[in-house]
Parts: sequence; structure tokens; C-alpha cells
Amino acid sequence: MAKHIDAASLIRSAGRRVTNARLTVASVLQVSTGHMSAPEVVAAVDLASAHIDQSTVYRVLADLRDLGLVAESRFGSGETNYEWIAGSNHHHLHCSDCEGTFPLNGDLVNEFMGAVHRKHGFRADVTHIVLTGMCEQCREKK
Amino acid sequence: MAKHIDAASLIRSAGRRVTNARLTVASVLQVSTGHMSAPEVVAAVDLASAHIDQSTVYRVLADLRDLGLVAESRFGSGETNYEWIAGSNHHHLHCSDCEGTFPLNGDLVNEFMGAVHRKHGFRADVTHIVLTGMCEQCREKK
DNA sequence: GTTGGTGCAAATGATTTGCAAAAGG
DNA sequence: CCTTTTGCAAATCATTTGCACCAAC
Repeated sequence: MAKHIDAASLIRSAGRRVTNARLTVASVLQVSTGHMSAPEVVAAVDLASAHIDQSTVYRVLADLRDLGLVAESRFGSGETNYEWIAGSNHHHLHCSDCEGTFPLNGDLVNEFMGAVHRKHGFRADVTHIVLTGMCEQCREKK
Repeated sequence: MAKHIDAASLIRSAGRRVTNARLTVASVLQVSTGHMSAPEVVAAVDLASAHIDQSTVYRVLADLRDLGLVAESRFGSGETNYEWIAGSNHHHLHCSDCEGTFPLNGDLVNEFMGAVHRKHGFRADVTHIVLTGMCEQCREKK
């Protein structure tokens, strides 16, 4: 799997050790579509019959997040969600009605962030943004 | 306290009962500047020598959030933060370095949301937005 | 070899829930 | 009254931590 090699070199070039736990968690996130909560990652790793402790999964997720390979976000209360991004910007629209997640055009975001920086001198972290609201379909139903 | 009356009428007009617990939690949030975590609200309520169980505080916070009187947001992992908004839009910039929170110009947000709607047909919930990143001071230090 | 990573098991902390009693309209 | 809300206490769930052992470089 090419993605595996990619993850390994990214991890190595960050001065971290390339371990089975890191590659497995990375692989699980790469294969998944959309977001996964930490408990879901733990379950998926188990399902892949890899015996990686949940504490390790949490530690690895935090590592990958620090390396910028994984985005961390939270909707309602309860769980934190993770998603493989590996450098590219991923932005989403999250419908609070149907719980669906849709891509958000990155140019709009960049434009907004530029405006924020010009106005406030604040450099927002734009690697991963989630806007909560209501999608077109759900809106039409009401 | 005028704010009390406001909260009471807002609650009543939503078809919910005006109770001591709701008024107390609302009052605590109104008095506070900025965000409060749920445990902080519980502590503040205790300090006001009102004996409201934490489970009730959680339920009330969820109620007030549903009524649109309170905004719910989360930064790092751990706690959920609440803030009294009562209809008006509050947007913030949250510095992940100094943990400070600063106001964000609402026009920029509205402009962005308009662009999102034009492009994606998605109506984002703009009552409360938090952008995480680095503020000017912290940025200059590096 | 050294240092960084991992497993294990237990603690922690936030949030939720079931149910009976109390209070609002 | 009738229904919503609350208190209580216990359960649940996500996340963290200390420490001994193991593996990557």
C-alpha cells in the first residue's frame, strides 16, 4: 500500500520512530472515509486483529495530530474525531440534522482566513475546519 | 436584574417552565465574562449557595443551548464550554499558544457564510464560531 | 546500548441515566 | 391535577497516567 510508505517516511522525517502501532493507526484512518472517533479507531484496529492498546491509540493519534498528518475535530459532546489529511487542507460542512459531512471549497476558507488576518492579525489554523449547520436537502424538508 | 427577566421570558416563550435551576444557571453565565466549562458552572452555582445538582446543570445547559440562549463550543479535549449569547452573534479567535480568546469581527463571518451558502447551498449555523490559531503577540515571540 | 514506544491496569474526569419526589402552569 | 423538572446516586464513557518491559535506530 503506497499510503503506508508515505506515512512511514513522513513519520521518520519528523524524527519519530516508525512503529507498528503508528502504521496501523495511520492505515486505519487512511482507509476510512470521513471522520472516526478515537473509540472507533480502537475498534477498527482490533478488527484488523492488531493488538494495540487503547492508550497507545490515543497516544498515536495525538502524535499524528502533532505531525500534521491527522486532523482533530469535535462536534457535539462526547468524542473527538480524527481524519487523515497528510498536509492537504480538508474542510467540511457538517449537517446537524442528517449528520452528513460534505466537502467545503478551500478557496472560500482561504479568502476568509485572509480577511481575518488582515483585520485581526490573527493567523488561524486552517488545516481542518468544520462548519455546523443544515444542508440543502434537510433544509428543503422543513 | 434585567437580564433575569429577559431569560425568564425567553424561557417561557419557548414553552419551557421557568424554574430556579434555569434562572440560576442563566444568571451565572450572564455574569461571567467569556466561556465557562460545565464543571465551572456547577462550581459557580454552588458558590452562589444554590443547591442544584450537577446533572440538573448539565440538563439545563443543554436546554439553554437548544433554546439558542447559550453557545456551546470546545477547544482542546476535556471540557465543553458555554457562553451566554441570547440571540446575538458571538465569534471568537482562540490562541492555542496563550489560550487567550479574542473577539472576531462579525462582518467577516457573515461574508464568509454568504459565500458558503452561494457556493454550496449550505446554511451554516453562525451563532457562535471559534477559530483556533495563533494571535499576533504569540506569533511575534517565535 | 539508549531513548523512545508500548502494554497493562487502574485512575480520573466529564457527562448521562433511571427513578421517585417536588414544583410549575 | 398533570406534566415537566429536579435531586440523588450510580453508571458510563472518553481519555489519561505510572511504571515496567520491549523495540527501533
